[in-house]
Amino acid sequence: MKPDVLPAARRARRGSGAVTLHDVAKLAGVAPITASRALSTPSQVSADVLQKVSDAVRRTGYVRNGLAGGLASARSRLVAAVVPTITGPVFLQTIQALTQALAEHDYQLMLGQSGYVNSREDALLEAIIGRRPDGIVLTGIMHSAPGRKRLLAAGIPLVETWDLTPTPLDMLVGFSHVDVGGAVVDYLRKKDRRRFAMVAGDDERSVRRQHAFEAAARAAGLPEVCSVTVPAPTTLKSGRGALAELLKAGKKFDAVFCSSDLLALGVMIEARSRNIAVPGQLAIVGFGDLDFAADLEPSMTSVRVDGHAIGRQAARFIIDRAEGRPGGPTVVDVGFTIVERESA
Amino acid sequence: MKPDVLPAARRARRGSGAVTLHDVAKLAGVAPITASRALSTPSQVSADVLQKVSDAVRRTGYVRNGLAGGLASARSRLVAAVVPTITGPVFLQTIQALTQALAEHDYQLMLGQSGYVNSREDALLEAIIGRRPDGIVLTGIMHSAPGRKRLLAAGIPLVETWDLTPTPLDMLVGFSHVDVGGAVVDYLRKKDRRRFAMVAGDDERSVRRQHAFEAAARAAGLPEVCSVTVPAPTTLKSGRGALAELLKAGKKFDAVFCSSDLLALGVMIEARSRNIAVPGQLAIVGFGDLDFAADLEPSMTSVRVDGHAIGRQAARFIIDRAEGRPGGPTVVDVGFTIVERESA
DNA sequence: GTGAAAGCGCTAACAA
DNA sequence: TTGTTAGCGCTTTCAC
Repeated sequence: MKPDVLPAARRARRGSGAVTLHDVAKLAGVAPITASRALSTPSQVSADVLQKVSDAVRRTGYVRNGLAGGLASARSRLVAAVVPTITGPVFLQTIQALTQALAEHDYQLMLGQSGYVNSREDALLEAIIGRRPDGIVLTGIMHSAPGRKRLLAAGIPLVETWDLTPTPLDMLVGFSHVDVGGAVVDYLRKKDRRRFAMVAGDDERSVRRQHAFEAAARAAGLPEVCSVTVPAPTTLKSGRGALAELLKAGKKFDAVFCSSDLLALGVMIEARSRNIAVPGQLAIVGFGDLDFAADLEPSMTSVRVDGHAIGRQAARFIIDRAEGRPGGPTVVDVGFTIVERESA
Repeated sequence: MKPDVLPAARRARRGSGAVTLHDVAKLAGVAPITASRALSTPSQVSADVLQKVSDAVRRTGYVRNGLAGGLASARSRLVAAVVPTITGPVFLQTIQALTQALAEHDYQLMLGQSGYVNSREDALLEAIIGRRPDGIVLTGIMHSAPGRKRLLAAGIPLVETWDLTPTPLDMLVGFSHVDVGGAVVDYLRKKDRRRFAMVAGDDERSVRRQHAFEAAARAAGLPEVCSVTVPAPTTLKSGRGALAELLKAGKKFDAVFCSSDLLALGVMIEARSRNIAVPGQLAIVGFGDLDFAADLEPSMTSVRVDGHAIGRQAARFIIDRAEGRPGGPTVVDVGFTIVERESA
């Protein structure tokens, strides 16, 4: 009469105590895999089984463990998004559209902040890759060689956004910042402006717009653009400061292109406080077309980029890839438009 | 001479093909569990082993699979945050501080958008709970009975934020919107204003501030507050519209309290376009103290809430709980301050 | 300090 | 349509 000590009984239970699919299956009187199918591919299961499993789920309050499911299927249904910082209105629409589009397909978003400096980039990438997301969305382009290598090695579908490059790592949805610079020059020339200034944040894409703007002005035979660079993220305050600085330096100009609407608003306010008429003496063009731009006085001319469209397209790219749908194009240029209003 | 078909060879490999901890361990010449310890609790391992494992990691480019780790340890190192929508500047600082504070402790943030209507709430909660996060941060209070029940049942550490309630589900970090209403009334009275208007978004917390503002004015024996409600999320445009509406209705008032800085800016702009002097004829108080408030002309008086502090405290709450640290207080009131500027 | 064994909760693969 | 089996890659428990 030996004590009946089974291995299973000797060992403390490790589990979280939560209801598992096994519990549901047992209650429904089916095999676990059948319960699994009832939940994830109901079409593969008889109406009877579906009913029993649904009941069991309801009665137990079962919620599927996504970690376990992701591990078993090698599909986490997680998508990572990397932004420089979530504060700063530029990428918000993209994040919001992305989150929403993903949620509609039962994917969730993980948020990572890289900061405008690239110090923590490596740690961030490691953290992200470690989650085995089904896709990564970068706001911007991955430039650093180690970063590129790491992402490539991970083999995770990747979407770079808000920019174009001839050498995308994988998928790409954005627009040309160089074209923006050129288009704004054209626009201002049509408005009979000739002496340009630019106030730009020091982040990469702003700088690119700035250089393109300067180059296009030069190419058009206009006077050299007076530029002021301010630190990213840009603020209304730095816009005010930038205009003050330009004026103090004795620069002459009849139009300013700002790398963000916040900067442009700052310039506008500073101009008013100095009794510089907008657009009479000074035309102002912003970038981003934040929703306040239309309702300022004067209303603000701005470059509009459809951030929602970028987010939706990025989601589509990743979901298509994850669902194994054959790839159409992997680069989308969403373009931009200059929204003409009173300020220019 | 039977063909040497081992079970392992009969079956296609399921794995992702990525380097696993087993590969690292083999290369380092130790058992998998030892490699695991070298990575997660290096202090429990000899210097020699540590070295060998580190080398192996470097050579293979190994990245730990967080899904597997989370499943085995029942700790996902994921934290979910729920916001009504990420567009809308109010919660950004909180999200940003939260993300950052979590990242410093090797936790990642999952973002969920509930929308300002509560329709998808249940689906969202299910999706979140399914990830088995180590904590959930709600911007706002969970009111719906099914939601409360579900969260409670999940047993996941929960932080409600940006509000106070006598009946928190778990932890709480916020401030009193009722007190805000009262404080603004006091402030305006000290500025010798007597006839108040309010422009408020129709989200719950704004409404609460509004009612408190109205009640405090009444309690002080002042004339009835004229209120306009606008749909959330609030915009500059609806601020302009609200002032126009108040004036059109022939209301008389010498001060407006707005439930967001964007609304307040709209009111300010509309006032200027009608040649109403601010603060001369009309004092304006905003809410949120967004970073543009200080640099407007006139600069804007606003109620400041330390969104970063809320995010940091929420992170601390959750990490402490996850690391099993004994609980200090579970409710923190971060308060608010009225930042006096020119507009009031 | 190190290791063997046994799962965590789920789903892919195969078989019926 | 349903079930059996064998993992996914890691960490827990227990033993040395």
